[in-house]
Amino acid sequence: MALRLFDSMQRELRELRRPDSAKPEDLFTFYNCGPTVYAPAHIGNFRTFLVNDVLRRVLELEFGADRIKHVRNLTDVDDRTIAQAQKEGRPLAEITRKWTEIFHLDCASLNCLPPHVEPTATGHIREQVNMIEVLMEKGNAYRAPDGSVYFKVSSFADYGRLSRIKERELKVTNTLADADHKDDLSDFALWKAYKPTEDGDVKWTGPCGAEPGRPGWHIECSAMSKKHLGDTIDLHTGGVDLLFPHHENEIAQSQCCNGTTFARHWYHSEHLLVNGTTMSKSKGNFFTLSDLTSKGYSPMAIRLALLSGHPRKQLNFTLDSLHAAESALRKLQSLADRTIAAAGKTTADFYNTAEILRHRSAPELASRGLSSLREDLNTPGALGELFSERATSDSGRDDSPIGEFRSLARIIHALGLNLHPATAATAEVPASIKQLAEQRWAAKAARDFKAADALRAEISAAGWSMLDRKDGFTLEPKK
RNA sequence: GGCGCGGUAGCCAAGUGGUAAGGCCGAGCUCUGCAAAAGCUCUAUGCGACGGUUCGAUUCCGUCCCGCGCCUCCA
Repeated sequence: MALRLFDSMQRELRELRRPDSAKPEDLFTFYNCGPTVYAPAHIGNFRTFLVNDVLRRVLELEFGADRIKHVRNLTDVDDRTIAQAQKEGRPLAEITRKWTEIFHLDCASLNCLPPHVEPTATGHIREQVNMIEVLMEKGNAYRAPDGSVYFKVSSFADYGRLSRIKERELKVTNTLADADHKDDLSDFALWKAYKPTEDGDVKWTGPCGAEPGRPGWHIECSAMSKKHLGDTIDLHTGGVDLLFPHHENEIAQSQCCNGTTFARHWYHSEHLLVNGTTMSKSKGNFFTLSDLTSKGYSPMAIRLALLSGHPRKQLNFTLDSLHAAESALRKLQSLADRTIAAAGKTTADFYNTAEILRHRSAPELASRGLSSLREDLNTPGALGELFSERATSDSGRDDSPIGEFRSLARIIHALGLNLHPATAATAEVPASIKQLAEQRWAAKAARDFKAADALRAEISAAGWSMLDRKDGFTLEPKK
């Protein structure tokens, strides 16, 4: 069965290109627009990164981990990063480094695989300048009076094909744009000339014939994908908001510069809403990961909640959905524990990625929701099949304990759920509570239930829950 | 105004031209001194409204109502 994904350009499900198995150097190239590092990413941003993480995992299962090259950039110079640095009175690099580190920590706690390459805009100034120079030479770009460089939209006949926006519509609606230096309202900046009052000390030598300054936002992705993945990439992804203008502009720049198709396949994931409206920094209606973890929600529940809607449909985020995810997660963990025990395996075996990938085409694995993932990344469909333990139409499924084990390990891996997070972070049980618990356990063993209940009430009053098992007890901070 | 997406049980959410997956919540049961946890079972004659096509429509077509997104800050 093929791996199909909706293509925003052609507006239909299309099979993803399979690398040529005869040529080990032939890789599936995948570029995902990353975050702008000037503030914490919110969980709406993470929805997109999570969807891309599942996509990456499914691609690895489909084509082999060594056949994928995944690039996700960091935008570390643009209006917002510069504005933040100016506001704090600190160097740009200091601001972007700080938020990059936090982004990485958030990604790790959400169990996202790091991309193979994570290029930065400031690390690729030369490449961007080179592209701009080529575009100027070819007549697709021009120097404005202030020394900035703009892309001439009218020079690219295909402009607007991805977003279905026609040039004349742009001109009608775009009345607020800074037309001061442009030849045409729909033209966009490739290079922005330095402005001492706004830009602090952020400037680089510009393209030949332009003033010093900094690259525009769109050219960075064109330059970085060209450098790390070549002139034509297999798949380019991002949030729907990037369709226009960002991706439209990338296409214009790259195709005019390189003379070839920029991306074979475009994929856009939908927005996360909160209270029925888009979560965004400008609206101030967003949750960050730490907003939620500080309320006691686990990163895995957040991951599950964000994957519980179809990636190409808007998803309304609520705290209720996190409660539901926490409960569902416990159910999955219990299912995993039973499956692991039945197969005589360990949790380490369950998360053994090398082993999972080694068995990636084994027949018993062609079930349990993976087929939903293969069909346009239907994460809620996959979750449904996973819970119902219902084999899909694939025949030859192996229902033995070991087959079940591999099947479950594989879909859990594809969804990137870690059902057994390290417990090192759990709170230490105070000695006094421990002592009360021991006393209660002894009272219970002596069948003095009155004393046992009194002791549990005491433990409870101190903020702890005592849960009995056959062979002992567990103490947990009360929720 | 232009372009696009969606409306499925109390909440969330898949899916299909042939009679509604799953999760949460709730209820019952099993287990347990009692709890908790866990397991099992139950929970939409119904898929925004009205028309049309069809043997048959939640699924296709049309009209309408409601919600959301994009149209140079945005994942």
